[in-house]
Amino acid sequence: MALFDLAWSRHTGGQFVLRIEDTDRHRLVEGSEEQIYDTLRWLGLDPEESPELGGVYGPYRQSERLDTYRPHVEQLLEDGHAYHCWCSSERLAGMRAEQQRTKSSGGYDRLCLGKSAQERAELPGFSETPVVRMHIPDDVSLEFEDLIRGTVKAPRPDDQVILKADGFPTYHLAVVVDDHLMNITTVVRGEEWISSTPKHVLLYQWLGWEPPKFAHMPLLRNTDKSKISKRKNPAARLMWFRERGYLPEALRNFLQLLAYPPVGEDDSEVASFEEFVAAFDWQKVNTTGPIFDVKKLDWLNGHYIRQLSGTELSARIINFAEESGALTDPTDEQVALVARATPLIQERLTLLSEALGKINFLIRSDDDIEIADDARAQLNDDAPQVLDAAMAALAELNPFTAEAIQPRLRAVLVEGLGIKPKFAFTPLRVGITGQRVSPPLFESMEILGRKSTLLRLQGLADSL
RNA sequence: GUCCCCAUCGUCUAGCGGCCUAGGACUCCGCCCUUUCAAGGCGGCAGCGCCGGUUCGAAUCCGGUUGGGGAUGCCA
Repeated sequence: MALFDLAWSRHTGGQFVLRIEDTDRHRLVEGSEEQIYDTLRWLGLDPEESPELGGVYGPYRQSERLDTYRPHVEQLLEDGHAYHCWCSSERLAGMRAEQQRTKSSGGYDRLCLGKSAQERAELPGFSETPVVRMHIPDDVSLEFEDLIRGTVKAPRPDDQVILKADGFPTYHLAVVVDDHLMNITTVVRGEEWISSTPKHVLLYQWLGWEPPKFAHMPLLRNTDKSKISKRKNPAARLMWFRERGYLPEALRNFLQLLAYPPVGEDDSEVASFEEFVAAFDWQKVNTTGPIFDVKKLDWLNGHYIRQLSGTELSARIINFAEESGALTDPTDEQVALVARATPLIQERLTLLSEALGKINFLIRSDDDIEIADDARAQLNDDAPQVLDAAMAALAELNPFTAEAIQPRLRAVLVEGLGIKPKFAFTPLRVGITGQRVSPPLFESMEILGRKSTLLRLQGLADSL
């Protein structure tokens, strides 16, 4: 949502405002506000105004704006557009259960409408502290214009509560008051709000304000097609992707693709945020709720990793390793090693989190190389012979570089011993890395150096 | 239940009446390249939910139906 908000505000030269809608004190979660800031910052979607940054329309936390809402509630009450309701939650629950049972259409039954506290107190299901409800007129307009969908119909609203018993406004009142006071021109929100929009339009009317434009985005869905939830899908917490080793630019591109057709060169699906902003048009936003396909994100992530410069990628690998705790306080040698090894693994990476595992054999000490079972199983009977010949050739090779190692080993093993390359190099790979698959062999040897290379080859030869 | 939204390959989509025997991307499967694995190149499998109508002509327009989603809270 924020992505499209920002794209639109950039496209039109507007401001991107972040407001925290924390009007439900029962659902307050420690740290969730921080998580929002962290996520936006990570994705590079920085707001112009927010609770952190402040701004001329502050405060930007609804819990700090209680005094702002009160006079408007008073006005609605005075104008007869709203009324007090003393119904207890027990009574309301019972009423709904009854409606459910008789399959009659829902909505508050207006028991309190037109009654004073004293009159209402005589009836059952009375609660001391009243709430304030909207008095929805019979001729309420059920249509509105949506930037994405055009003319949209919505269900007939209930007598919605706008001020709760604890003095907090509900979302419906708060969003209207704040959007007006903060000069919001465009409301971008999820499809789930379509059915509430008539209430909001009504409030604008009653308060004598010009309503903003609305854009209702499709809802992201779980693999089972239900509305995305943190319960069912860890990916609903965007920082999960950071923890998994995804690049923010890849996730941004992916998110964009979920709700918007390709905008890149030749309609490429890989497109920068700038390209997205330049092409932005509400009418092109998709109306169907997409399902997260992580496979495509993986591909995008690999693509973005390959586009990074070597130094940039190794910096990100180090950074990720530190954040994930895989590497604490890396030494200069470790950093240098990662930098040298990065080109070997760059095009083999899907996630940043895979990097250290792929070059682990370079980091470990020579006597700490364990030969994996499936790697050992690859070895042929001629492995000892191959290892001996390779060690002899490498012992006196100068310089000890990949460019020199490759032709030398080729000459000795492939041409000299007459062994096919595939089988000639396997024992070396197993000895050097302990693995069946690895980054390029000769470059690895170069990084490792002659001493370690020979030590490891000898180690494998001894174990045969 | 009621109301609202939506409907093209497994997934993300292009398509806005003839250019569509439906195009692209991801996945998957072959082949090429190759010291393994990747990356890259080439090729392949796979889709307009269904029924009516409008029209010379429908993936595209209309109606219905089915399916999915959302709302129906002193949640947002």
